[in-house]
Amino acid sequence: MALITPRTPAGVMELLPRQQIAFQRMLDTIRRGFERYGFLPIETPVFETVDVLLTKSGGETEKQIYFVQSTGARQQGREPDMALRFDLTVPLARYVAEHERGLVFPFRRYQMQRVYRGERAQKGRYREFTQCDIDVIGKDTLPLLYDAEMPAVINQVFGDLAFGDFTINLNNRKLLAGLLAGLGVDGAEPQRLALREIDKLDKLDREAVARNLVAADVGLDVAGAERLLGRLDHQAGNADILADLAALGIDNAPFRTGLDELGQVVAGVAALGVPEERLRINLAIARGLDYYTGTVYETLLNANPGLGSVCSGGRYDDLASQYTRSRLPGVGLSIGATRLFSQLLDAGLVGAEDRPDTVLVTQFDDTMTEDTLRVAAGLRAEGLTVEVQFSPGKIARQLKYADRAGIRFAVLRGEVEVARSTALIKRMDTGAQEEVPLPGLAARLKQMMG
RNA sequence: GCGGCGGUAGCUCAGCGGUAGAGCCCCCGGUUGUGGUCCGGGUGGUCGUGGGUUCAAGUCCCAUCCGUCGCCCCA
Repeated sequence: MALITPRTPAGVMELLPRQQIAFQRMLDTIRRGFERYGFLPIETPVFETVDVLLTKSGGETEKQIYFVQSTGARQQGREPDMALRFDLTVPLARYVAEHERGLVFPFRRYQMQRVYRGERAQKGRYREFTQCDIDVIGKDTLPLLYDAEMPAVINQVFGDLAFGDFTINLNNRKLLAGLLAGLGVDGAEPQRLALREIDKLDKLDREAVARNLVAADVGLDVAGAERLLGRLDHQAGNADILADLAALGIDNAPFRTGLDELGQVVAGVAALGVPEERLRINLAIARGLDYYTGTVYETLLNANPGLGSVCSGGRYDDLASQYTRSRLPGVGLSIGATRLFSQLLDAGLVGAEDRPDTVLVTQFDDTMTEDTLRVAAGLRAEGLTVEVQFSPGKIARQLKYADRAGIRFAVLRGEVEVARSTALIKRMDTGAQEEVPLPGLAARLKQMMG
């Protein structure tokens, strides 16, 4: 019989069990962080109706959407009326609009689910991936202090994740628009083009970016481009940046409002106890954060800036204007868990996890079956996680199983131990063994597990 | 959607006209109740697919599919 080559479609992350444990541990940590700030869980379906899903997207996004269709509809040649979600924000908007009367505002929700993008898979670019989102949605208004709370959550979560030190980059789109306008880049489209070039500051040197800016025809000459980049690529402390901006003499409404907002957010973040060095005003970030209207965030791991932003977010004026006439401003952020994890895996910062709280009860031979089961049941009754390998006569094989399965404790009990009413505990990491009385077995194991 | 590079064992790859290889992984063994090291043995490939050139094709040519990286866009 011809075999079909077993392989996953491109652009998905599939893990071995011990890596999956590490991934789940990461998700658990994120979830705990979200919950500590009072965010409530919701889940939405993997697919939405096409009319809901396509409201926000232009033709560009539509190409990246997977459509879902029943066999019957397909056979009848009908157009698909459902599609897989490509982010969690559009489903959130639909959810809030649909359940508006049942929700308490400001509505604080977290959502950790998979999303789908029909684009060409690349390293770190998945077609199926898990996003971990939090958002706060206000009714009519949402105070600016919520914008300051987001970095505090990032600080909590990435502190708990312990992937090394990190920096939360902060900017404000109003301020940026006002600044660009004040320095000669006026209008939405020129600004969008300019931002695309500015975003490459981390890849290209400043002169190259300046050349590209001039070439992009956004209204800048060489001197103007360099002056602009000098402003954006500001390396000073937050207070100095704010002071410098205020002293620029630019006087348009977006600039004034944005600067004021940015100052308030910086002060709020500090008051929430986020260490000063973790928050950095970075006027050059904004790309990919197009639908945000005020505060924007991007988080980088200091030791691995090449990973790019591991957590992005921002403020938007009106979440669900396509679905309801209520005005629902919000602020949120998103952790791309799949990309983050796969990159940490590549960087060797995470890997196969042991199962330090699992015990393997070995079976010496087939005369010991009942005894083995009793010991295992006794340990489970004490709250321990217990596995049994039914392979009589092959202790070596059972220990090898434990070793490879990441199990750190084995219990051995043969004739000698039965006669003495004891059992052996073997630590798989050191190989050390100790004999303990059977009644104290569970207690001793718990003690060894710490 | 556009461009670069590449498809040989589960994985990483060598072989570049003359009978398919290595390392790792996996399985078994190295007698009595002990894993990770070591030693020995073993499983596993129509060399992506289809044509063509040749006495002879993983090896050269063409097409095609798939993968991968970059562009676009984005987590």
